[in-house]
Amino acid sequence: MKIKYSLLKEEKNTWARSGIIDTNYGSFKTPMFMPVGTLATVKTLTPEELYACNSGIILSNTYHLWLRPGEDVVKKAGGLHKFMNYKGPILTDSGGFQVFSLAKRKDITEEGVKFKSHINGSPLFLTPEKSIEIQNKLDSDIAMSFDECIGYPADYNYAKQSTERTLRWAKRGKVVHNNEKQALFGIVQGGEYEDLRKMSAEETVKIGFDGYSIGGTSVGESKETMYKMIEYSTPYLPKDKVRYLMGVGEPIDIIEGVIRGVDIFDCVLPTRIARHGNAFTHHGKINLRNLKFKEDFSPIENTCDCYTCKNYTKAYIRHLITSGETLGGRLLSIHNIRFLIKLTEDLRKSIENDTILEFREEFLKNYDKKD
RNA sequence: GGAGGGAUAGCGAAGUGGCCAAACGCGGCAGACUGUAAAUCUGUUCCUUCGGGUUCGAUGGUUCAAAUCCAUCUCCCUCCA
Repeated sequence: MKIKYSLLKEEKNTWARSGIIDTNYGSFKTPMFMPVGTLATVKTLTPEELYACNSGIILSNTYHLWLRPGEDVVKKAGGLHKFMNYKGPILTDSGGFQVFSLAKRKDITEEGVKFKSHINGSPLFLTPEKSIEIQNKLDSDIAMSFDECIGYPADYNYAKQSTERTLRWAKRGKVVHNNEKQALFGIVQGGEYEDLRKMSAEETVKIGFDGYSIGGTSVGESKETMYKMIEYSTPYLPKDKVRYLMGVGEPIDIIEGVIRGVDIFDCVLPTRIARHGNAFTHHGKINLRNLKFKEDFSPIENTCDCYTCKNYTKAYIRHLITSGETLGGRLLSIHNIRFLIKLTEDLRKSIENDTILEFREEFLKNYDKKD
């Protein structure tokens, strides 16, 4: 079967909602945060460590697995789940973001995108059909349409053209999609423009997908603009389908996203900043390299239930990070992922109690008050 | 005892008359990171009340000007006896 989304509760005062997603690899409740495992690994962590964080679903990447090890290797291994030994659901991004992030001189045409391999510079050509074909072979639970992620700020005419092309690409991808067990999501674009977002959402819904995502955010715009982009999109998405805000993962942005009707999020932030020595806390982000933690023998957060906080001190993690020991990044990744997943768990509770606005107020009050 | 070589900021190491408060690396301190070309990148690192002040083993000298030239001294290294 494909994934099935069930709406469980709509929060009384906002667009927030809670739900449950059933997949062939288990069920998880929404809102949910998805850790990113681009190269079929959530950097430095084992699947067991992810389960311990209560991970519902993780994300992997079409472009990167296409280049290495190649989708046929993954298929031979028995699909992505078997290949990486992750027994929960997996979503694969289409490669659209890589066109945006690493192709310097991208040549985007109606047919597809011509660009160069970041590994050896060899010429590559990615099309909507190719992206879906690769994802069919990877056998993830959710495949994403191949889109163009528009930068910010974007010229209106360019944004319009690009958004319309993304719609045509979405149709082409849907036509060739042929994995019965895999869901396919459409992506709303439209830049920062209200009418384009509306048009993109409505037209994407007309094509008909198993879920919808909002793309083209967190590309350099202000938070206010990002929240607007979400507000311009979610009202036009069907209530009985899951909504995914791509690439967003700052705690505050997750809260604002949920309030605007988003169900799932993904972001590299928890694992990347972990490897760079930072931890999320309820009082804001802290940098464990800072001198003030040298003799701080308390956990990152006393209230945190993660493996790291239950067993290690800030002083020890600081020692690991400043010494370049990989365990430091691992321990912080565990904490940060658990922090965001716990945040979505708390948001779920506040939706059930119709208290999400109070939750936000309380969270912001503590988060701004840096120690 | 003889012959060479060397002492530069926390460490290593450039610089051999003015463009030198002194390259660069490391270490230290801080910042950034939002569908991962990221265990990466950026800033900063003598003191300062931001006007300036005091530095290149020590002391004295030459010069308009010295980390750079001269003299003496102290310490370190290599080779020969």
